[in-house]
Amino acid sequence: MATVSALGYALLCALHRGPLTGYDLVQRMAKPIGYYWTARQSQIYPELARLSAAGLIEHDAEDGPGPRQRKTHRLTAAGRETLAAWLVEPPAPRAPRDEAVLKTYALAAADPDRMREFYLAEAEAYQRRLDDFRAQHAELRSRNGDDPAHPQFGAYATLELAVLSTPVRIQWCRWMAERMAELGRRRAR
Amino acid sequence: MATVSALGYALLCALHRGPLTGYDLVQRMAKPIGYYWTARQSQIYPELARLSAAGLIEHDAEDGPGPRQRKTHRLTAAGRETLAAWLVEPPAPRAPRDEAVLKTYALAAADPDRMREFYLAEAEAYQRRLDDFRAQHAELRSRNGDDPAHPQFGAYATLELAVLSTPVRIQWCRWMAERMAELGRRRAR
DNA sequence: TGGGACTATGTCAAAAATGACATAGCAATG
DNA sequence: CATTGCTATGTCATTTTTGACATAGTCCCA
Repeated sequence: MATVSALGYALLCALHRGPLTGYDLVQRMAKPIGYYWTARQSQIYPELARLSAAGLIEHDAEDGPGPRQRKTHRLTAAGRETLAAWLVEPPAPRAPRDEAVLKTYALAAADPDRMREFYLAEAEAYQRRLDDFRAQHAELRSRNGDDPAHPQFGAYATLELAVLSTPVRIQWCRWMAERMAELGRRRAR
Repeated sequence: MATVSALGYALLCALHRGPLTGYDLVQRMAKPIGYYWTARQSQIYPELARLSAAGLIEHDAEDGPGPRQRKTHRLTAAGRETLAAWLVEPPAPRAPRDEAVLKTYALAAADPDRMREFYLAEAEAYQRRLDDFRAQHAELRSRNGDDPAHPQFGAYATLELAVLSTPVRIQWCRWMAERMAELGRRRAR
């Protein structure tokens, strides 16, 4: 049994609803799946070759725009089984690398007024993302994506989490901005 | 100006409140800072050497337990300045790699009953982490860490976010488990 | 008709991260 | 008195990820 990397599983996940080209996968790793798992094309193409060698995906080819052939990849029966087995396994606890929180830990080393601006900018950035999430969430719901039996329910559920958790983050950023303002006023006296 | 990696800044952050040995940093990257930034010792020791070469940290040495000297690292004035300048800069948007959410995207490829167990296990794991967060949060508050002027306020603020956002995650996991149960019942009919 | 964006596939070097190995004193536990 | 765990520092090979380069057809807009 060939061992599959996390990236490999991410590609199998992306392919679970139907065939896609490498280019399609690059797009998905940027936008919908990219919210919780990303990869560059320089990772994706070699990984597709590995999955293919392991017999988990297959493709057919036709003439494409560039000098190479356009390949449409799909899961094999083995790929679908491997994916299904992995899905139900408890995830290995991963490191959540959050730069804004890291900066918060050391915030005493920076100027409170500058940090206040930092948190306000963060809040705005998350607000824009939230608007995006809400739009997609509503769009999917209008097409019955909120039905657990609907093939898009998985995508809907990831947006549900985004729509629930992003406001908490915004709230925290605003709270931080308030604390920094308070500290600035106290320092000024 | 030597460019500093994200890991380098993480170490500068960890050192902002006072000198630490490499071993101390390894511990911090596992427990308090590790909740939002992690690194293994095999990364930390070489990075300390780089920061030292760049003049951002310095150390004094005494005889230690093993065959090598024990070194206590602290920020230099240049290190403190570099850190302060970095803190107020808006973070480069990072990929949040969340395996459980990735699995959710492809959940249609798995058995609903097994997925229900998956989300219940996730909820429990997050509940345990929340208990831990709440204990540390309360502990810091009891020592005035909730005062923005207190040197520990940065650490307190990171826990504040954890205490706010983890319940949302647990709620979502339970909601997912419910959806999976519903789907299982429907499939059974 | 020229320039830019989009489709599409890949390679390469470099940097970052992981997991395992290596060394050694000191303290506690059984 | 042997084993285990903790302090403490480092190396090494391998894997993963990043960022840049390379190629080429089509479509759209000015």
